[in-house]
Amino acid sequence: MQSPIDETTELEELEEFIINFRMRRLKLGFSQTDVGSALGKLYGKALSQPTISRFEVLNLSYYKMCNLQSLLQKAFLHNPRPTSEEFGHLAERLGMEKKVFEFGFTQTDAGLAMGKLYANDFSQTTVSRFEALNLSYKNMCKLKPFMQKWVAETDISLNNPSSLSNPPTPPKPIGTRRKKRTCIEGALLVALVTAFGRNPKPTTTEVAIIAEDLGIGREVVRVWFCNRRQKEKRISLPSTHPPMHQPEMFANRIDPYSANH
DNA sequence: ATGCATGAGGC
DNA sequence: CCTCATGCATC
Repeated sequence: MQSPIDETTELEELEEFIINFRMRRLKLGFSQTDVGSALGKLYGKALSQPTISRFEVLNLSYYKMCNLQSLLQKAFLHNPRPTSEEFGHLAERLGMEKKVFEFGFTQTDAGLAMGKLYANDFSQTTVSRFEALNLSYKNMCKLKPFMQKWVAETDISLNNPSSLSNPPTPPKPIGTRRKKRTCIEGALLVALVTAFGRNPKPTTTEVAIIAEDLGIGREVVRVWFCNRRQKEKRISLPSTHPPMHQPEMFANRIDPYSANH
């Protein structure tokens, strides 16, 4: 029902774009939340995100990293999110002071940029899933234009700081309270997974039976199956590993550990 | 980064 | 009720 060939080609394109997207985000020192916010006003959604901590690590040195060529790029691809300690090692190897990295793009700089962010839009969740290709193909194709727009805008603002538009205050449409998240683990989870294996699309009646057997709400079971089915449709990436493509320019890794064997 | 939840749209 | 896009909350 799908067009494997076209889709494969397009997917490669998409992956390439996403890698560049991610690099840019990191280079600018923006967190996923920042991007989500900056993308905003298109939908005018509200969001809040506890990802600020990540922000520090990210912005503290990529700016400099990007100014240092291949060696750093290799390092970047090998490990896009080094810890402060790893930065120390890297700086050492390059004969540089760690603080040179740290202050290439300061929190102040980044904070300044952040202060000019537009209204909110996509959440950190969405940006994260987008970068990890952890969404349906269709969904990512839809999101791509927005991400692209962000890339274009940050491109301009890099050379012209004052061009960043200002910010209509983001509305906070608090409304109905959300149900407390149910925790499904252990035997319960096993039981559901097993049931799912037997039949991924249980009828209302079957759901009721499962719910009763497990002693949990029917709605919880129903939603669990829905989410599970949806999960199966995501593309997802073996993200614990390096990027999928290995342009020859980045073919040589600098990982000291892997060189030994 | 990801699990459970919500809501829109479709049948 | 389902699928889908999304995100709050939490790991």
